[in-house]
Amino acid sequence: MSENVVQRLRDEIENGIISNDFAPGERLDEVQLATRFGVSRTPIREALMQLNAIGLVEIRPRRGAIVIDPGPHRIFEMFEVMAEIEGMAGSLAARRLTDADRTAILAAHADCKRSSSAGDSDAYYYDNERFHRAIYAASHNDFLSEQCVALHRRLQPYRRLQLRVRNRVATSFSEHDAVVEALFAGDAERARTLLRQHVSIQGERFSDLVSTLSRR
Amino acid sequence: MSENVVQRLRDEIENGIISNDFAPGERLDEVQLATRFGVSRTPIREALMQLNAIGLVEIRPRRGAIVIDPGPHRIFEMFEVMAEIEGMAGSLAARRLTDADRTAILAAHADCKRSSSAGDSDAYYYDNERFHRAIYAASHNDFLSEQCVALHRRLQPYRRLQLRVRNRVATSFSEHDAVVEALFAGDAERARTLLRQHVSIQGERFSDLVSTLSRR
DNA sequence: GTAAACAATCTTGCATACAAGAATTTAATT
DNA sequence: AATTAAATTCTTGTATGCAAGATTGTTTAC
Repeated sequence: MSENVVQRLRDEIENGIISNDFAPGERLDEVQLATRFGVSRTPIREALMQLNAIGLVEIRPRRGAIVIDPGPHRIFEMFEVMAEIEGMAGSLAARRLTDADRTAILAAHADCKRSSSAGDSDAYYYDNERFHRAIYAASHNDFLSEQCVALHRRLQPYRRLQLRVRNRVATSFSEHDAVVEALFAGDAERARTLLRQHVSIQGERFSDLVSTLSRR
Repeated sequence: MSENVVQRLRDEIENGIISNDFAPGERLDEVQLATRFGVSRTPIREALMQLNAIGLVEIRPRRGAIVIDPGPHRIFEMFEVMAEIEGMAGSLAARRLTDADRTAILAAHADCKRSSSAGDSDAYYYDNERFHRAIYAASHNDFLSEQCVALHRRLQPYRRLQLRVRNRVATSFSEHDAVVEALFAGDAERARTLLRQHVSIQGERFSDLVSTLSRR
């Protein structure tokens, strides 16, 4: 009948967590979810265990699942790692770029320009994601690319908050511009440095994040 | 009695895969595993899904689970990422080292020296792991540390093969020595470079790996 | 003899059932 | 009135049952 119930449930609950529909710390009741999604507890449990493996949910033995609340410090740590592997992807991409990669990056970059100029931060959000994924793909290291996508996804909600900060979209785009230049010049180390800086949240950007977190 | 049946099963099967007890490509039959471990299919299924999430097992819809066979190319990709994040851990460790970190690293390093001199490659294997974990911990980025441990674990079987190569243990130890020096000198970039080179499998080391893989 | 189609069997996917450990409420004692 | 203990209720963890898709084997037709 359906493609795969567990997969669907996993995605639904994951989206619920990412979109803050299920708040951090909230308890995820199995029967409640089961009735809500019109299935039995079995596939719900399997979906929850997958989310546990991803690190979005904590399962305390005999005491149910709760949505993990990373806290500012851990979020900072995740961004620190993201910055580094993103820099790595950029470095590899600069050295391994093919024509197809070039085309994909340019296309996404052009879309970013459009949504940035329009001041549409939601549209920019999606174009930005495409841009970054194009770079991951250009690294020609599938494992790295998968790691980047996964971590990017986990950081999605916080990234989104960041974009709301004044001028962040325009700043982000101009940083992209420099990244593209370095990539196309084949300057691996500059691509790495620029991407690392682009992704990392240092100084006042971290303060912004923390204050936005506590305010919601 | 037992802490958690699913957890136990997950570890057992995971160890079975890592120790090549379950060969890559092998099909993991649910009822077979269930009778073997004296449980029902339900916890087995949950354990398999966790392994699927980790990336050790592939679950094809309605066609059961098989042990993933990464293949030389993917293993190379994983080592490439491992080298980078290991380098990152080293870089952070060099800057954030505490006295406790210093002590832990020195202790593991001393043990490595002992097992290396004794030519005991199995003992060296474990001491080496302690050494690397001490560096991860010294990075004072728990998320990074967890990622390193997880990836290290997944690469475990291939790493072990590497150590069997002639002179590899002695070479490894002398590389550790340089790493320790850079860390204690607070030279972040040198620590990064040394660790990256220490972990990465370039050139002939990759050929060695491939030939060892095909020979087993 | 080979290939295709059909049937029997096996295996997975989800639902339901049952047991055991938490949580909560109520009752009793100080 | 407060605190503790017992009992009830609720929730999770594991087993079992049943239906649908996959696999395998057999038979038949060319």
